[in-house]
Amino acid sequence: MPPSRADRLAELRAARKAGKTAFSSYEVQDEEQLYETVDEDSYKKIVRKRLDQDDFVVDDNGEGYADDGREDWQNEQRQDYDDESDDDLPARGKAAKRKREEDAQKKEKINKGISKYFNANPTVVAPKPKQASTAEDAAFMADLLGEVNANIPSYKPRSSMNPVKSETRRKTRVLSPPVEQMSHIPKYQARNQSVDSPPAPVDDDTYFPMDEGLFPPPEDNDVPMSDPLPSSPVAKAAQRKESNVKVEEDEDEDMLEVAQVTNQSSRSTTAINMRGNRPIPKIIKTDYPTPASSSPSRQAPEIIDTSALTNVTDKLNVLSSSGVETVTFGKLDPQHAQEEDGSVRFFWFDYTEINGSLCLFGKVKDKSTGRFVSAFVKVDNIMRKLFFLPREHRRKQGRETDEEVEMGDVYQEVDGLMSRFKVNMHKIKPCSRKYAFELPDIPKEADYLKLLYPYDKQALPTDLQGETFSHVFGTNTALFEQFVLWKNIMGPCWLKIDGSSINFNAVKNASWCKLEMLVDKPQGISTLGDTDNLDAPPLTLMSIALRTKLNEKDNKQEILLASARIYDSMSLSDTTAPEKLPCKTFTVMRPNGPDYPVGFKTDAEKYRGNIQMEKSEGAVLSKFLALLDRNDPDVLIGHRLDDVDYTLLLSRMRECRTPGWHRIGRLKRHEWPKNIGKGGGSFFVERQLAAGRLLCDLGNDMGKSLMTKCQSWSLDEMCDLVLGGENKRRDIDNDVLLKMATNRAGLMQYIKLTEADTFFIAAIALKVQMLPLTKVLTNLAGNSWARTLSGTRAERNEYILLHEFHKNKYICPDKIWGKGKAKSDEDNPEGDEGADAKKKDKFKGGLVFEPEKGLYDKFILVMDFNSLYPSIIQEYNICFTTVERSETNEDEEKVPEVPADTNNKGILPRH
DNA sequence: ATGGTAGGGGAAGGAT
DNA sequence: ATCCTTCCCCTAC
Repeated sequence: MPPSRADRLAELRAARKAGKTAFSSYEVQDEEQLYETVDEDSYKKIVRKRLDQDDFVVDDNGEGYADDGREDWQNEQRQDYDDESDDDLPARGKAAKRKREEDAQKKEKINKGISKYFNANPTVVAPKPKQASTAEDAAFMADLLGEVNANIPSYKPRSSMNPVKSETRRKTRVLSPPVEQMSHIPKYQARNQSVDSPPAPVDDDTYFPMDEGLFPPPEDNDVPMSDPLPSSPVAKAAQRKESNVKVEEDEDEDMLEVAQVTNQSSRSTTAINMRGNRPIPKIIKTDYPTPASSSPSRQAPEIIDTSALTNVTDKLNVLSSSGVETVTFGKLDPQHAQEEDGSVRFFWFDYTEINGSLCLFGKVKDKSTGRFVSAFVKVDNIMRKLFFLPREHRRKQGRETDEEVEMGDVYQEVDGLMSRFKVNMHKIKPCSRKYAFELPDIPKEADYLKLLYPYDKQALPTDLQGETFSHVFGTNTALFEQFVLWKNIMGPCWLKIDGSSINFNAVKNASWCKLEMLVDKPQGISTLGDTDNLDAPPLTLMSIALRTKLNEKDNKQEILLASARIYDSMSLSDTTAPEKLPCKTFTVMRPNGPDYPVGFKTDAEKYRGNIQMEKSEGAVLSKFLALLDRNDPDVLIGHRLDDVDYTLLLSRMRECRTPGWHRIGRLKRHEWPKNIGKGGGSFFVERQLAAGRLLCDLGNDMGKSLMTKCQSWSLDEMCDLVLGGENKRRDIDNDVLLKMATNRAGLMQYIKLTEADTFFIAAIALKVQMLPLTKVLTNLAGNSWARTLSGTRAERNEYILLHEFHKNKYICPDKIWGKGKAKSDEDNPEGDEGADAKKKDKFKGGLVFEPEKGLYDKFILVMDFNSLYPSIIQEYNICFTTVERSETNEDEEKVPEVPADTNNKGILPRH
């Protein structure tokens, strides 16, 4: 029998008395076969096996947590491990004393803090008597774990309740080695099974049988993607969208996995299945570059040989500009876009809002050529939707009267309100809605008066109250949000517009699109069902790279040269290797100085690329816009587009008063927005100007999240890690380059380097499948593609929930933004910590235990939980709709009970 | 304009 | 000079 803990502590004390430290007498015990030595392949198999058998939560086979280890913990008393803790701390000095006090405080805080989360009756809990000894910790820990166990609902077979969970599909995790065999390993067996706990599952049903045939055999390094996690919101959304949809949760890592790239540039990237089916990526061990190759050389030599850096473009499939002309000039004859019944099928992928009208940008099919061209739809008369909550009794001059309020009374008041706001056209009707959010005094379900009035009329104040109604919802709901909720539009998709609703003549030259339509009856717009089986149309992509020169006088960067590479009509599911794709390029430039180097003009004319030699920055910009307009790209791709190149383009065009600057987007504009170019704060305005063309930035948050292996996210690094092979890029100091570009050959190299960049940028975007991935994410969340591309996850979550609650006839909380948010923070200053602190810490987060110092020579158990919060939400049916929080609103300290009703699943746990 | 909280560590600057 | 608080930045989860 091994020595008990007490024995060992006694040993320790003795040793210390003898003036020895524990360390001096410490002997490392040889463990037999503590680690099994395996080679990499065997290890992969082992991991693969483990993952397949792991079924925590997401894979729980509908039976709850099969392996939560509870039996093991329950009866294990923790030893009084640290009754000499004072000895371990610095014994002398103020600092030590203070430290001890702090620790004690911390411990008390922890005890007090955590107990309420697990005690059945939180209000009754008195702070535990303060004891110096940390013995309490041990008891507490045991207690805590015991309570956790007590909170676990007793076992019920749930397979009938939740068909998704019980589906016996193989669940694997991505980025793990392929399964080559499934062997049967008995599950962890409970030592001390309690009566009401489920039997530890040991039979075959516990495991997910291999679904041979669903996935190809694991040769060829193919690793099947995991099925959608049943606990994930997107999984549910995917189900709703299409029965066979399988899409990963929108975690950044998962996106990486879907987009898993290979290091072999010649290899096709696996397609994103645009219908949401689980793609099967090729996963190939990445050869990490050696430090020498991955770090850009800082000191560029005086004379540089850049030829190796531009070789890559020589092999590309560049179409000469005089080749097949795919560009359509002028507008499209509406007839060519119409179906036989006069309706138009329109694939929307971007929008903007103008004066209460929704402007959709997208594509239609030109039936005369079979090609897809840009289209613009202005939708008028979209209605605001407001909900008035009737009072029980009429209020007059702030005082309640005895007069009971009928719906008709509310109608009268709202109708009067509309007259006062000079809103002629409006609709009012009663309806029933549910509410599950934080405002007090809103019934869970109630009859409301619904008011519809157009968006071109002003919004009512958010805090509006009346004699007959106590609250109004939906006063400031955004136009786009209202529209997509109403039409159940989930991201970019095909829309059908009834012929009777379209006017082809009312909007002319409002946009740069080939077809323009006005829809004044939005009722005529509907989503095309999946039965039509229409794939997204191909999109035209254009990658951009700029070269600049510092104007030292004004300390401003000015554009010397702009290169673009166009991939015309690219199918999103096309996974042809980027270097094989046909593309077109152009480079617009001006001389760095008074004139071009001698002989350069001849070189430029002979060059196979399209070089446009201009005289000034203004001319460069004009030409650039003209060529952009001619190619009419749907997507602009760049590296650090958001914060560098796009911003620079805009500011230079503004400074140079470039005519037609608004062709950078697809909406025609008369003047520059007022608030642009003034440092920060113009982010939104700048994005607005691109409306109609998506901005795809490899260097923004979304781009970075697809390239998690990168550390610097420089273009050099991305080329190395994503493209690899021949695709070497080396950032060279601009001054050095400019020096090089003073003669004809050097200048040609300068151009080639920039053209190489346009290839690298496009190739990376294609390799990581930034567009297909962001489109799928957008389709799952129901937001806008441009917003997904800008990399904000919160908004996607928001839209998933908006769509879900809307469908279930819940009134969603009104969005408070900007000043309103700051103001509402000021309105309830709880502590005197100031608005800043208030904003930062809105609620208590996770409890973190102090680490226990010491040398651990035995095994250490590490438990890591997948998607802990979602799992808890799912397991305990936690939702706005299920957790009773009315009392909690008043007392911030109070923690609500876990809902008892497990049959009535909330919205959140279902998704 | 951009998910959250907890917590460590360093810089800065005021208090002792 | 030293201590202490505050703020900021970064990371873990």
